[in-house]
Amino acid sequence: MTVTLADVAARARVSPATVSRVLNGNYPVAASTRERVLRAVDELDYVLNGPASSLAAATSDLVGILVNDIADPFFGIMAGAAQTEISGQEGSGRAGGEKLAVVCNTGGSPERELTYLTLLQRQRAAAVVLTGGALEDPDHIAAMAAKLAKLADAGTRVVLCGRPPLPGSEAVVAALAFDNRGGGRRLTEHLLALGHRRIGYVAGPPERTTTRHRLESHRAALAAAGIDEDQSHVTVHGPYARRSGYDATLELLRRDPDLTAIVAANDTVALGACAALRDQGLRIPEDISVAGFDDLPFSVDAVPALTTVRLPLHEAGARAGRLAMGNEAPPPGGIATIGAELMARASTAPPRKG
Amino acid sequence: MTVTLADVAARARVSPATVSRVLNGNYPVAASTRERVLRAVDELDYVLNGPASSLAAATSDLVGILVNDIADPFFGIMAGAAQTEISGQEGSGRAGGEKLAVVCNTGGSPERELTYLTLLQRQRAAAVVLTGGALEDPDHIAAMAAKLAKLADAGTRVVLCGRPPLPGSEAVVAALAFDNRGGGRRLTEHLLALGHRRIGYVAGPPERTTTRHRLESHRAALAAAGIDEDQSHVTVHGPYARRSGYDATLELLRRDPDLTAIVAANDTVALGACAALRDQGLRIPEDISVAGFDDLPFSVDAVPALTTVRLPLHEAGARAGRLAMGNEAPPPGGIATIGAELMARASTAPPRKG
DNA sequence: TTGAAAGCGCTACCAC
DNA sequence: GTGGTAGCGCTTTCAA
Repeated sequence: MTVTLADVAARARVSPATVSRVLNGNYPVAASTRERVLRAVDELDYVLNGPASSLAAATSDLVGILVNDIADPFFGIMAGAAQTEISGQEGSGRAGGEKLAVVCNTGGSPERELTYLTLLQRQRAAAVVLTGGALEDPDHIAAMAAKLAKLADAGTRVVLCGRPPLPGSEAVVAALAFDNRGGGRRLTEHLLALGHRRIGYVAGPPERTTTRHRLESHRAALAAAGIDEDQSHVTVHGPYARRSGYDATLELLRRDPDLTAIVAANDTVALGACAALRDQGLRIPEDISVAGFDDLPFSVDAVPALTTVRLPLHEAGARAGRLAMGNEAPPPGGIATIGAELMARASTAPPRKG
Repeated sequence: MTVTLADVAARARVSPATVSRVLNGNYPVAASTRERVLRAVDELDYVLNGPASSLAAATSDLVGILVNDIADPFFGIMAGAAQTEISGQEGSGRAGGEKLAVVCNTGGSPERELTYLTLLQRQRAAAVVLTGGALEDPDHIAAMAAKLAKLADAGTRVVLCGRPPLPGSEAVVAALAFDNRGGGRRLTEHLLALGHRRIGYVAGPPERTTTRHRLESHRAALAAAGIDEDQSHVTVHGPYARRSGYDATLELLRRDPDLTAIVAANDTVALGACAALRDQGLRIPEDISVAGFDDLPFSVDAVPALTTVRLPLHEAGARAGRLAMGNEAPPPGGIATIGAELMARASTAPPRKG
């Protein structure tokens, strides 16, 4: 019933081998022959059998992009940029040698992360891009390193995007890591320069690299400024979700009503924080300042006074896509740190209290 | 080098056929045999060869979810819900008979939409979910109908989510369409009830079903209220993007500085509109009201006074996922309309002028 | 309940 | 520049 390559060969009066060569375009074929084959393909409305092709060639055109939360534009922007870079290869009209770039949503679950990798391994994926912060659980790190090594072994290119290099895995083509520490430090230094001293911190989920790096650099900046109090009192952890930012902010206010600024783990959380402050009758930035991370497109629409650290998500995603395709040379040592730029919009007004 | 099913069979001292049966679990196998096979699988760290499996079985476990813009949470929420529903099938630890749910970003391009469908057709995808508004270009509709028919022919289940039924394609398992017309009508009626008479409209891109349905129902509501003026003067089209909302709003204000309300094609656009108004020194809702569509989680954080139509994105996505898996009976006629609820937060203050 | 063996549709190697 | 053909690793009858 379904048209096969042999059918095309018969109609074009050539051998199956020749049809294959025409379709893959990586072999010298006489122009007239090519013409005839292509016509037969069109006439028969032939569609290549992917599994058969992958089986014979021992590779597939599937490229998987893993994200922690597909509903968060943070990932959407990176994934979209990567996907464009990967799919945009040959706009040859009729689907030719394109890669099939797809995104897989782990929901932040380590199990699903591994499951997706196994599924991609099954498909003999051409490449895998892992985006966003990683879990720091030792068991999971070991499992990931093993899995990635196996993937690389099977010829799959592995790229990390917005994620620090995985200890114990040299399997990775490249790791593009955001400068979360530098950004976090500059953000806090900025608030300190404005005179803030009592700063609440809404942290991300524990055991995530992004969470830890951002929080540690915040505290380091405080310490460097001579603020040596225990900060655990004004730190609340929670998922990277609006709701979490809302709840955490109420909790922080309960613990210390004299906070003059709140730093949020990311923009989504920051918006939740802003909503909570508004519901408490506090104005931003007159009564209290808020700072975030990521600088998503809508974040400043939401709160013009929001100071954030801008991560070049689009650029990072695009670069990851190119690395996954082998279209760009990996950075020295396979590791690159990507800048995090301070967008200083916070109040220059003095904080409420000393 | 790589472990094959035959290796597992040898180690377990059974035939390849038996290993296959154990792995697919859809055949009676003696418990002790199964045990032995499973042990061999673990010991050898065997991973099924997807392409080989798909070739032999003539089906794959790939499920594609197409979205127009992966950076827009509108799609992220739907896609995430669908993906969860599809992947969550068997949490059997070791990747067993799971489906591989992946999302493909068309970027709103009709060519890429078709390309992705071809790619999925190649892979003999088990199901395809198309989300969001469709393009109304006749050629593209015809091409899509033909493509979907072929997919369905090859055994791929096709589900539309948040997209009206495709004329000329009975190939589709089910179409879940949002009540964009009803929502649009109620939204405008609400503004009219508040006393608004001069209402600007920031429409989506032309030739999209969502754009047309929302705009038509808006105008119908105006007409029903006796407002018969030509609305084209206060309508500006543009992409579903923040920037577009910003620019369009400035243009609308230029055309009619006395507007008392602006309706935006969706929340993303609405936020751009709000930013433009703010930059013009207008307060919302005191000086001018803004309304939108979708009711994304952050939209109200951004602008508490924003009236929107809430579309049950999560619910729709989950249902689409179930339909794609064959885990839910299709609605009568294969078509279901999903409610669009008015979230009436708009100003009850009288509009600026008559 | 298990085994033997015939393909699934394509690629790639080796001739010509 | 083109054809012949041996597998790729698995599923699935058909027998036993």
